[in-house]
Amino acid sequence: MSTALPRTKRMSGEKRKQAILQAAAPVIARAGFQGASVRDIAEAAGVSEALLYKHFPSKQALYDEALAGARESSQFTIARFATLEPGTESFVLLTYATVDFILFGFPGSKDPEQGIARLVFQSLLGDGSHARAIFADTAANWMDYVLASYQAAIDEGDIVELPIEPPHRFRFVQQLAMALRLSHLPEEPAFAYRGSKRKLADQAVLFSLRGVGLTDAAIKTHFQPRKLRAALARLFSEYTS
Amino acid sequence: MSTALPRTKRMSGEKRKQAILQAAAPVIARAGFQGASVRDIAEAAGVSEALLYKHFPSKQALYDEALAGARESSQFTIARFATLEPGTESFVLLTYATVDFILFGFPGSKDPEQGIARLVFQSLLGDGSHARAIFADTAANWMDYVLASYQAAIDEGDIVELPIEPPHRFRFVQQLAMALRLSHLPEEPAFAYRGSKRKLADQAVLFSLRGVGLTDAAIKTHFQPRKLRAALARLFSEYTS
DNA sequence: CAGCGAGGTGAGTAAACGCTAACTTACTTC
DNA sequence: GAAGTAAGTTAGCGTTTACTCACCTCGCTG
Repeated sequence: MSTALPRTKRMSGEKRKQAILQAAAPVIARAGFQGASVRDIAEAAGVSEALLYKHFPSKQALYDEALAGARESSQFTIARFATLEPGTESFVLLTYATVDFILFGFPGSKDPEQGIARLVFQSLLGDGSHARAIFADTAANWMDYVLASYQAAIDEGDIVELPIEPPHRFRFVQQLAMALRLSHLPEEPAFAYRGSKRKLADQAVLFSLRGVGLTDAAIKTHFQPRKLRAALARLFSEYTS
Repeated sequence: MSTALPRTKRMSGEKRKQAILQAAAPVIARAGFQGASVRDIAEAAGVSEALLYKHFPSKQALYDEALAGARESSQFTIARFATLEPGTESFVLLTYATVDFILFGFPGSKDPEQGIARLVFQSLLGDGSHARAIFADTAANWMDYVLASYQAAIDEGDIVELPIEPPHRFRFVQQLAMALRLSHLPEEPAFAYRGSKRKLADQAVLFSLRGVGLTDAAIKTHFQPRKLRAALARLFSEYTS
């Protein structure tokens, strides 16, 4: 079940703090802030409750730091896309990656059971501050690449004119993927459907590409799931070991 | 803030039970199962904890019943659409209504602060059983109408061929709307954007219509938000008093 | 009008909660 | 090797939690 760490030897302050945070995140992700007791977290981290309070003034502070830490873990991924030259092809790939990463996890993420997603949704049921921060982060990181390749796709004549603000287009893609992720959080998905989750994701990408304004001709040429997956695998080959 | 009912006079068993359930729902919706204490719920219902336990064997049972009750509240709405004759026009209206109702609440729903949405999302962070039940309910109610009008739209030549299973198409619309709703649960939305929420919803409908496969010509003819809102208002005029 | 059952409550229970004081242990420093 | 300190624990604080029990109070009906 949960990784209840055995009591380990002495550790320097900062190292211990990080170890606690890393152990706390999945516990909180699973049970929520209210559901995860300090005892649970301490046990998962393999330390006493008292030590935990040496590092964090309160449970709330621990929670905040754990979420802030989780936030940083999906930042570096996007840099990989900088190597692509903007165009319809890269735009489709970016769209595919958006859905893929949200639904199946970011490449190289050591997030064991994709607790970050749970934390985001829990935040949205609360004051939403952490979710807002994460959204802002990813927007800041992705938007440049996406808008660039989107503009390139327009220049190639592959985008239909629609009265949708460009940023909204990609937000809708992201939001759809998030909802699908949320619907798959329980062991049994929230809605029953035929076929694999992979196939569902592919169809969601297709839905998104058309929703975003791609012409049917461009979709026909560029939307080839197998090739797109291969391209992604190539881009992130170092993580797939 | 919360409606803390005053202790009322004697009441018959079943009536009291319903009153408790009705008072419990928003409290649980706001704070979650773990966050809402039995004391809180009892106070909100204007009764003692002991009486509460006369009606429900445990907190969990109360929770389950409260959610099961909330489930029934959005059933009748759809019957209104039976009066429309299938076609591209009614298909667009149904799509618009899906997004509108999820984002702004069902017409005639007395759900004060749209607690049902919160309950659904909370369920998804748990075992998802309640969310699954609600999804199954709405699917059973809506799918017939939607598929009928969708087929009519195909017959009118307004739908582009896409390798997306028809049920998925409408699920994606629903899922997108749900994600937007979730992102708007906190006071401040999870992502910042220009313009009103209404405008965002309209653009989401447009995105959805294209994603679902509607031809650009059909979109141009049928997607007129003002007219669609008027049509909805007409259909549900009895609730808008 | 006695009695009785259903509606309703105050005062608890044991366990779990967040948190802390007081202590021990291990490592560094000169 | 004594002193100093950071790392770590034990035991328990006061409170809240879900839940229970003994009791009260009506409105009814034989």
